[in-house]
Amino acid sequence: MATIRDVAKLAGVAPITASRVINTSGYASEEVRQRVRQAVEQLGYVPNSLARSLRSHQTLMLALILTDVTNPFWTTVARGVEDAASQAGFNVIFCNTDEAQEKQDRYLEMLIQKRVDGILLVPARSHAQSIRFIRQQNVPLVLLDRRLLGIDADIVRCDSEGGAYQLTRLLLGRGHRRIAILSGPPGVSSADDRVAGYCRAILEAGIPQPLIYRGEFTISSGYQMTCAALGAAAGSGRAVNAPSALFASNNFIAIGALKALHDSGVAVPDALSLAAFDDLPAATMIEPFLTVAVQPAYEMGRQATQLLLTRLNDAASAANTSVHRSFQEIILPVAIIERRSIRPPQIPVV
Amino acid sequence: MATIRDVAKLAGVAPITASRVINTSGYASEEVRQRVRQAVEQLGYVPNSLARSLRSHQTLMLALILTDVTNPFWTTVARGVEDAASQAGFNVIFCNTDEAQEKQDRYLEMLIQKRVDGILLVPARSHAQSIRFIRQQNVPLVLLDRRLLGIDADIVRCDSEGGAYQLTRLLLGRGHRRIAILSGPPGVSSADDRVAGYCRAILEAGIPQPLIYRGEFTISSGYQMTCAALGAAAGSGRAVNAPSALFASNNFIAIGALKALHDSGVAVPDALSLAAFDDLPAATMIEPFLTVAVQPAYEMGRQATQLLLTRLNDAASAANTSVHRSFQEIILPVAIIERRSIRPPQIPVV
DNA sequence: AATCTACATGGTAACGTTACCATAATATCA
DNA sequence: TGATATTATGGTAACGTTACCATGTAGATT
Repeated sequence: MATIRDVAKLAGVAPITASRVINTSGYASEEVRQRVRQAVEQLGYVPNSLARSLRSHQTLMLALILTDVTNPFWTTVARGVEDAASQAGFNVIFCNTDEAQEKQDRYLEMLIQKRVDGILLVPARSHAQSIRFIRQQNVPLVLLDRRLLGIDADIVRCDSEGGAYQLTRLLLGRGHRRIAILSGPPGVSSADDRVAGYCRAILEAGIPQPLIYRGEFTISSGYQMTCAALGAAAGSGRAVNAPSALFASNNFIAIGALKALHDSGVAVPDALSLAAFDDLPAATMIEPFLTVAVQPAYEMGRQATQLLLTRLNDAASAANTSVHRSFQEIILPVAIIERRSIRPPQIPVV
Repeated sequence: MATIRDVAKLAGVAPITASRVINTSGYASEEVRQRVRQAVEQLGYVPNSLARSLRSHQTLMLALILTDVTNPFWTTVARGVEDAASQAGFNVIFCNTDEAQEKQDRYLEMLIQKRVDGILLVPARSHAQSIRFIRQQNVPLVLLDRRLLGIDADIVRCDSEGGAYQLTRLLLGRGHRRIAILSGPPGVSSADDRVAGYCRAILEAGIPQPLIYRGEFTISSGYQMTCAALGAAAGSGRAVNAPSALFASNNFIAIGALKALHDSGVAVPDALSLAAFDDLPAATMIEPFLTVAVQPAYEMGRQATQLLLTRLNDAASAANTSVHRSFQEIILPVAIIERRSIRPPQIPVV
């Protein structure tokens, strides 16, 4: 494989001059430019970014660590990240943790070995250790979607609490009193915030007993929680105890809920209302009908990346001065899209 | 950031000795081992893989270039790749071309700059230039899913022709005579092969006129082709010309077809039968009912990776001898899963 | 005529690691 | 007892690039 030395020799210049032409940095006469370019062409020279990065102390690579690439919400976030990054000349490495702490830590180790310039992290669990590791290695970090208890850091997230509050209010407004929330894992701030928003609305409405189910942000968990919600009522022997509305706290949980309701012969929205956080994948629904709270996923990715990039610049310019800058928290609004999955509750048939 | 020199100094050994401990290569006394490990711990040392790779001429990185990460078929392939790779100590970089030649070439350039050890490529179009580029750079390559005209290369793919033949036979066996295939882009071998298999079955059955629609492997294209197939019949003014069955040649086309049929009020399978290549994402269907030809996606990814890894070994061991090894073509079988989307055709109401 | 600036090119060293070779002590063997 | 492995450690150079500094020319400015 040809090196820049070969190129330089063939063009009859010094390596550093070839470098200047290739990177369009510094001066070079038009004549030299052409000779170098021709040599590059002729030898099929491709710069070695390992050597480049080793010398220049930057890799032009960012990492996005998220929990589930399968989920279109994250796919959209990723697109926002990629667009913003590539616009600034950065590449992005995507890593998938499946919500597993251990996978996350393996990836972090790998990424730091590769000396990525910055990390965007959707933390798998509230495990502060990983963040300390990144801090220790002096790699700029921006959190996405989830706060971490006791950790101050730059973060871009959505107003989960507010969105959940609004969505619950919507259900309450249609007359529902027995609303069950099917939520994500405790300790994940976005899950906790949605439960909090739900509870606020429920308590404000003077309903004494919230109905909270906690599981994972997955289809199967959504299925199980729905069965549990339906079954709890059956167990008590009185259908009047069944929730008249479900609040799925993410899109996958909503899909699981739909499956469970279908399997149980419960029609939406005729027999039961359903609302969800996050829109469903276009592929999922033959026809969208679910009333949802939508997060600006693309924008989340974009803004997080921009924040990270400014941090990189900060770090580069103020390499000597170790002024402790305050962290930034960007909270994006959530929009409610009303469709046709909510109706006033049926008068229960006892 | 600490270097191996710092570690060595703190442990009171030479850098090379520290290196040996860290990589568990070569000899080192237990006592030295401990001292080095402690120094690593104390300094928070993380090896610099840029320097490592620059020196050792291997990055332990593979690249998987595919056309649509959004499609669960490819997600599954990717998982197969990742599992096989990580088992051998390799990392995988995933790149998404969206079927765009230009994006593919940009990624290839980037990957070769990063000196990935090998490339798994789902070629976006039959553009031989890209492959020549990779060859010229001496990077081992395995194609996935799609042959390229006039290019000899290692490849792992499925028996698209045979699978399409079987699926078409299945439709024929139920009495269908007017079967339309909704296919992918011409020039993409898997698309062409499926059309070929379909044609073979159609012609064998003595049907003079195949009904072929060609588009993209996307939901919207599936939607459009379905409208065209239904509309062609409408245009001719005779419903008897409408196909009684559709053959969607991948999962996304099938989803588009389902949407279009739903929007047109055509019930599946009561009014029209539908069969598809690739299973639909679990998320898509509340309840799976589509009869499909399933490719062993995970296995494809796994085997392609293993083939690539053996090529790496070959290249490493026979660095001097330039014996031209013959290329390998691995063709995996396709399985038919019968569900409930096919019925004998209705007697057409004229 | 002296000074300055923009342009053009090159030399040397360094980034952090490991390949390769060398040395030496101890253990094993015939 | 000498020869041969095995174990343990280190020195030097090189991987391919660019940062940093130096040099020189030509034209512009005083």
